[in-house]
Amino acid sequence: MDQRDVKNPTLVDVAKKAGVSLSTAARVLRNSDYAVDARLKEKVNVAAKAVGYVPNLVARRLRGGRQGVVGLVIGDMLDAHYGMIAESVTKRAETAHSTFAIVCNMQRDPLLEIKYLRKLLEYRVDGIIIAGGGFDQWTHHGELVETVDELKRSGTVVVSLMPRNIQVPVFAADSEAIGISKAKFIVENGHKKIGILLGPARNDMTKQRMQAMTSYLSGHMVDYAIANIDSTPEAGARGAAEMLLRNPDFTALICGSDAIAFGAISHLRSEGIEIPARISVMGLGNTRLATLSTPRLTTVEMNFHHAGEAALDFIMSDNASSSQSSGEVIGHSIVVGETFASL
Amino acid sequence: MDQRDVKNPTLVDVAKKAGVSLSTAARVLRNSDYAVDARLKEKVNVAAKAVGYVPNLVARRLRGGRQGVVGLVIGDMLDAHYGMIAESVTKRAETAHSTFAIVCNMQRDPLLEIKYLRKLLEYRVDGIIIAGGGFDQWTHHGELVETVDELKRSGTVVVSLMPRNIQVPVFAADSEAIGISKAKFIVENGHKKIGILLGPARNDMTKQRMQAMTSYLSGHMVDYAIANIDSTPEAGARGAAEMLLRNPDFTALICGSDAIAFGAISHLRSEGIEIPARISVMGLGNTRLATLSTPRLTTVEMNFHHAGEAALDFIMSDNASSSQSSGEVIGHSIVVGETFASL
DNA sequence: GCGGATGAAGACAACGTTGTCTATGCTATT
DNA sequence: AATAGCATAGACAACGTTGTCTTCATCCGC
Repeated sequence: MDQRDVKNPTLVDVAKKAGVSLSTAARVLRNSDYAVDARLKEKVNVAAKAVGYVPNLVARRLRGGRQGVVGLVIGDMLDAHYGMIAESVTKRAETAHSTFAIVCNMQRDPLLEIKYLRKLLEYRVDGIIIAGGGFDQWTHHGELVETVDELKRSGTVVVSLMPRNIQVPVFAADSEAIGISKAKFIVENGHKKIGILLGPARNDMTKQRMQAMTSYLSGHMVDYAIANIDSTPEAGARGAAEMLLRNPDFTALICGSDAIAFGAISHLRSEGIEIPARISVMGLGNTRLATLSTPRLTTVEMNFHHAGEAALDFIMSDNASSSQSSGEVIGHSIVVGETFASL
Repeated sequence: MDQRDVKNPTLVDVAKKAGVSLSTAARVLRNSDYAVDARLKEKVNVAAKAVGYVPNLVARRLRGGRQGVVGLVIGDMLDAHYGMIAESVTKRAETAHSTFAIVCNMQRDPLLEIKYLRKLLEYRVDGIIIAGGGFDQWTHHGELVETVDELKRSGTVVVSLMPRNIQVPVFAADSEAIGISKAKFIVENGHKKIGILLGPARNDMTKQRMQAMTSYLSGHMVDYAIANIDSTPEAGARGAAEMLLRNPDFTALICGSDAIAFGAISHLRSEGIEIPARISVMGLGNTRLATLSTPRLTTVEMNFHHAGEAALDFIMSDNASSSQSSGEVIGHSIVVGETFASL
């Protein structure tokens, strides 16, 4: 009877087939630097192929040590912003670290976020990238902090892609700096009366951007009206409509996300308003929506790809758990599209 | 000294703290239906909380049996089509099966798809949902078949969300039926001369839809011109431009995906062509792009959500590995938007 | 030719859990 | 009152791997 008949061949089966000990087979197939006689090595390799041996990562992981599984918690898989993050992290995991990323979609629900974190703890992942900011309700922030502490205590490396008032390294752009960059851009282009459509005010990043932006604008005699809305195209369209009523002669609309800007542009165009001739529009994030918009959206590149990669690289670095790193400030830059005009 | 100091407390620590045997602690914390004295139960629960016990899913998984981890291989995370699938599967995994889904992004690369499948095999996941169709190059189909066979042999339940000439249950819409539905819709609305922009011809589903559609159209005296392009908005825009040159008087543009349709609409509108007054446009998939398009796209709902859920439910069903099921044909329906007019 | 040094292969415990088997104490039955 | 029967708790092997320890043989120098 052929050994091939074994359902899920293990090292023991390989060793038996090759006529060597378990240890020897293990050493060969693990590519350990341990010295093994070339003849035996060959025999083991042949036997492994013959029985169809596939290493069991679960057993390896139980045995101990880093085994290359990280968790990624994202806010909303269908939001281009988080999609980019998920893409960059999973890609980097595969190409640079031959690692798996378990993607958890928290569906904009803070409670689900905590549930996923606990599950990832049970799963003993090597590290976790939290990219669930933007939907904080602050109703469960205490629980979140507690869960993160528990994770850190157990030796899991936790990082965040947004500043969220949790004690972990953060890989994110500087919200204040972005606020100022946008405000400067507005002033430099001569706009004096603008509308601002931001995401929910409960979000820390939004608040920081808003404060930096408005204080700069005030200092440069720019009139502005602000509305806080959901960060979706639909809300953006409604927001633009209301802004037109409330503040009819603004010349630029500054949006807190590309999604909002996209919706706003759709609405403005359907009202026959020319962009950017009559109203300039600016987004944030340089997501896929910026490219999909016609005309192409003027927006701010936030380097989500770089942030995701940097976060993963940090987790995978050998000294991550002992490191006192506070993360990295990710740079941003204005992407000039076709939706912004000088006055 | 408090037991709390233990880094990663195990059942042994809990048992020690509670003054019971390992087995008893295990039985309590696993919620086994095994009878345990209420007093001991209480003691164990208290001890578990005191030491901060968290079950180790890796050990559980090694021990054997289904443990709730499935793999999902998707074609392109940033494509709305696959995004919907990823969303529905991860959501269903969490809500209905308290399961993890490892999302693998094959980045439109057939070789990477195989690499991921092998890695999922090493990981001994309970099941795998392959949603990587659409990018088949056929250059590596043999390897794919071999890998899938290996997976099945090892006891992994494999299903596909697209028909791909691999011997696994398929949960997908009937491509021929969709082709006919679309063709019928065109005929019923009185169009006589149309343009067709489909995805890459190497794709089986595309081919089936195309054949069914064209044969129906021919049978109803409808003139058509076909182009096969990439399934992206950018390609859709270029495709529409070429179609205008090649076939200037068509009255409807039938697209093989919402992405193509979105790009086509953008281009047509920027050329000053009124939609649907001058040209009607139809997409496929009813993805987020259909909603984002202005005017709202007329398209075909393919129930990706239902397909993903059905596939996952199948994997999680107890008899999945022994079942001879061939999957499920997912229904489709035309979604009437604002981009299609009757002549 | 013998002792020590070197190199390669085998034995074995451990990772944390679970199911089975065994041991024990208790109740119920004749 | 003795034993069968039952309920409950503990002991233990197993899952597949890896690192360490041990064993064994070979080779070299004296």
